[in-house]
Amino acid sequence: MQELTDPAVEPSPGLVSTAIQAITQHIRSEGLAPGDPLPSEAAMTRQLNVSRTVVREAFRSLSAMRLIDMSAGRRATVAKLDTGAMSMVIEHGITTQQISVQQVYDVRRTIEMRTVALAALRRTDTEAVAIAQSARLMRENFKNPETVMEHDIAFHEAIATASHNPVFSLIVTAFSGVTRRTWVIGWRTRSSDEDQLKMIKGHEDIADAILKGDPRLAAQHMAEHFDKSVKALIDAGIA
Amino acid sequence: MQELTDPAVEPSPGLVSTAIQAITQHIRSEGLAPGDPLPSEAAMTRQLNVSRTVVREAFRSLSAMRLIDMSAGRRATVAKLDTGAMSMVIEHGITTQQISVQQVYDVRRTIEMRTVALAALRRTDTEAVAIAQSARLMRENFKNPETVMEHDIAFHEAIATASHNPVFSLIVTAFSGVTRRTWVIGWRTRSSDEDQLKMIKGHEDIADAILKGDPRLAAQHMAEHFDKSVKALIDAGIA
DNA sequence: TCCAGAAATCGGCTTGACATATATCTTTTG
DNA sequence: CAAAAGATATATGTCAAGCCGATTTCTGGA
Repeated sequence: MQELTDPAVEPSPGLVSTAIQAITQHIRSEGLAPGDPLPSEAAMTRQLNVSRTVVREAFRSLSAMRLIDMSAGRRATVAKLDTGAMSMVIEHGITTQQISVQQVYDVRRTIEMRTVALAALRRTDTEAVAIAQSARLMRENFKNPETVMEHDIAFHEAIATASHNPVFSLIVTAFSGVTRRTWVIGWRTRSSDEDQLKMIKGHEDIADAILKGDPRLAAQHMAEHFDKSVKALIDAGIA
Repeated sequence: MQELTDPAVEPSPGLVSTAIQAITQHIRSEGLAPGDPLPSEAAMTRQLNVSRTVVREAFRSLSAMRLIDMSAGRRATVAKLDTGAMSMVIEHGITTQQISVQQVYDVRRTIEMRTVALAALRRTDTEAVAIAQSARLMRENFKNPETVMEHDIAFHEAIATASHNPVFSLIVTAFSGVTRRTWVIGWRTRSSDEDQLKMIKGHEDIADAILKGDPRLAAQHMAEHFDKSVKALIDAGIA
């Protein structure tokens, strides 16, 4: 008999999973930081005593989750925190109808009422300007929905950044994909220019509150903004 | 020349990425639901006109993110919503020191103040019982930290479930891994039995508020619980 | 000393083959 | 005729060897 690997007590989780664990374990035990290089595929192949195919699938999987960066000729490196995987999970939940757009909005509202309050307390001047600028660009381009949307998304992500908690940024950004798919629908329900400008005004109010450093006011405006957005989606018949 | 796929205007994001997109696109366009089978690797190989290796790496990647389920002999199937990928992202952020435990706790606090309020409003009787039971099991096993911890985690996940918003469940569960790594530290700072029982009492208060259907009270108890937990971690010197 | 070119390394992708798990069809049998 | 048993096709899991192009490293010469 030749069971060098394990006693095969249980149905083995597969060589690839093992390899993935070995790699993440390596990052942990070596205390690697973003940018640090990982062992080459060949090295891993020797260490784990499996084929390069298996090692490659493991690296690929981690790359797909954006935990590592890969590129031809170079060794893989530890990646900076990225939304990649989270967005895909959320998107998957939406497209397979396991979660609804409204449920996402409820989570966003919960989180962004916090990020906006933190932003009001912690924002640097530069960040405050960036937030205000996104709001301004929304107004300036309000005849071009696509552009307004992108600045809207940037606005919310800028607030998350100003909260100085990357976990919030991660989650907010992960939801951006969903926003891109539903935003226009909400915009269309605000039929008149007046309604649309009112919505943009809401963003400016938020930006002002952050600039003033008033967390309560900021959170209040954010809450109103979300309530109106959700109402717009419901009016549009988004289940 | 034979550029059937694309004009290759830009440096190509790699065949695997393309394959991943093709698969997710397939799920979307066919409106597949969890459990539905995907095309076989061979079929995908033909459709995309690439080697099986490439297709396999794509499937593997999606499997690692738990967007699909794979097993030998069977075709891959669309997966139910799962925390897999999110947990790995969070863990990665922690181990590479891109996010701190405190930052995670701030996010948890934000989210769980909402889940607990929603749970108080929407919980079924069965869910209320499950939550109370977890709290009870914490008390009954309070001499065994490991067991207390597992029931503590189950407690918070049960509340998320009772919120009836799977996105909240997803996020809360994704944080469980981090909790498992730091929980004991917090527990140790509550040196006396009295302190430890007081912490358990906090959980029972939350469970009671949910049972009574009082969202305000539930949220208040949850806030206190988190404030104490964070304080315990800070006392223990967790940066 | 510095730099250009050769050589080694590394990931991207392909082909082919074999093992094993599962599903499907076919035949045999009660 | 129906159910069980066996054969066959299909599917994934893993390995092996190799070629290409990108990148790094080594090395020898100006």
